Order: sequence, then structure tokens, then C-alpha cells
Amino acid sequence: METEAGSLYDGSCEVVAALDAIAGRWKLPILWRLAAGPVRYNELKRLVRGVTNTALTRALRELEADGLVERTEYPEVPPRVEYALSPAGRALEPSLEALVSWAGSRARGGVEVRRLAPDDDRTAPAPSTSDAGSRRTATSWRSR
Amino acid sequence: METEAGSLYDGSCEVVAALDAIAGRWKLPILWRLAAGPVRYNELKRLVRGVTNTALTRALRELEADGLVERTEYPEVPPRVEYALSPAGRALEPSLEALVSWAGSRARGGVEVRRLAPDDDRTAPAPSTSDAGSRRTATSWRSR
DNA sequence: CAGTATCCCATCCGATACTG
DNA sequence: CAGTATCGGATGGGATACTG
Repeated sequence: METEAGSLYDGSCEVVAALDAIAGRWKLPILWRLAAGPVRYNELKRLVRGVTNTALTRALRELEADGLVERTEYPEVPPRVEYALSPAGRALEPSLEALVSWAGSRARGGVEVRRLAPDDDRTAPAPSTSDAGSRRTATSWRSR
Repeated sequence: METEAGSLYDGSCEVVAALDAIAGRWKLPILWRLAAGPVRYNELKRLVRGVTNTALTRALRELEADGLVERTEYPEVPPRVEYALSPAGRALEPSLEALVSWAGSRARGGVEVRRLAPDDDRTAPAPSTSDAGSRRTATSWRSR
């Protein structure tokens, strides 16, 4: 529909653009933590293990700019700031759940991660090679 | 089991590690495209718009190393190589669907993307500031 | 408490050119 | 067709130090 040949759901431009909003080392972990409820800055820093001040702040600012999280500053004497998912952010909770459950199952040894086989035989199942040779000569498709 | 207190689903380490497998500019778009069925190299390059030879190959190699996609090489005269999701890769199809549908809805103007308000008033709703001042003196929490 | 300010390095990615 | 080789530039993230 919509004029353009194959675009909306074919894994291209628009999707890529939207995906950029959650790309980055810490965005997903942060969003996932926030999905459980509002959290203060330092609490977040503790919960999302390994994140540094700089990284956390940068990620939060970007998520805020993209309308996924909301920042609420309470003018109290010991400064208090809470971060929470915005309505738009809550829209991707299903995705987060799916992703996290997948990540969890894979972390639990469901799959051997990053295990390169030393001598992986990959020259393959030779599916009806019978006609090979009858095809164009070896370089016919290489125009020049 | 595994000893550790609070870890599996709290948005930290394990999940972060697993997420790394799909992190990168092109991994998700590629996986999404592959979810629709096996595709040849150059076809993939056309479908995932904007990707370059180098980026595509690199992403594919990593996805392969992480066991998410399978590469099948057919020993024919014009070389033919097909990429497809592995069983493990198919395990994250639900996540892909959720993600893509979210990305799609947001691309369709559901949310104003990356729109910074010029003078956003963010010093906030002052929730019962009545006790401010009665709290510890301004710098009491700053130990030194 | 909740950040900023810098500096620096690693990685990612794009562009270009070449090959089995 | 399906890649590899190389290089340069942008970005993201880490470490450290300091502040309203």
C-alpha cells in the first residue's frame, strides 16, 4: 500500500531510525530497570551495574530527548531526581520483556555463546551439483 | 541456583552480555530481514538499505559466530551463498516482531522524535516543599 | 545527591579498491 | 556473485576530577 515498494516492515529505513533511539550500550538495561518503576539517579547507577556517571547521564539525556523517559526534579534540600518511563517508553515494554527473556534464556546456557569451531566444515551439502558446469562458463557473469 | 543475589532479571550483567550479540547498527535490520526467510548476500545488501559490503559482512560474521544465523555456501559456478536464521536466531523472532512494530508505530508519527523543547520548564511540580528547610542543613549530606 | 567537565581510547562504520 | 583489504573519521564509552 502507500506508494513505496516494500518499506514499512521490510527491515529498512524507518525501523532503523526508530531503533537508533534505543541503540547503545546502556539504553536497554536502563529502560528495563525503569520499567519496574521510577528510580532515582544514584539508585539507577547502582542497579545498572558497570555504568559510569558519564555514560548514565548521556544515555538518560538521549532517552529523554527521544521522549522515552521522563525526568522529575524535586526541589528539596538533598537534591532528588527521579527517572521514569514516559507513556511512549511504556509502549516498548512488550519488546523489552521479549528481549530480556530471550537474553536470559541465552545467558543460562541455552546457546553456546561466541564459540568458534576450530575446524568448522562449511563447504556445504552440495545440493544437486549435477548441473554445475553446464551453467555459464566460470566468468561469464563477470562482464569485463 | 548459582549463588548470586538479584541478577537474572534485574536488568544487569547477563542481559547486557546477551544483548551485545544483537548490538550494532545493522544486526537487527538484518535479522529482521532474515526472519522472512533465507536470503542471498547481494539480495540482503539490497534489502537492508544503506548497508555497505564491509558492514554487512562484518555483521553477518558476528551473527554467525554468535550462532544466530547460518551461512550456507553452494558450490555452484556463479557462487551462491544463503543466510538464514539458526534455531537460536529464530528464538528471538518474537522480540524482533515486538521491536519492529514499536519502531513502525513510532516512525508513523506516533511520537515526535528527537524534538527538544526550546524553553522546557523542568524545575518541577514541587510536591510538598513545605518541609524544605526543616531538613538537614543544605550541605549536611556532603560529609566533608 | 545528582550531576558536569575533560581527556582518551576502542570500536564501529563508510568509502574505496581489489579478488576467487 | 560474494566477498576481502585498507584506511580514515565519527561516536560511544571509560576514567578521573570537580561542582551546585
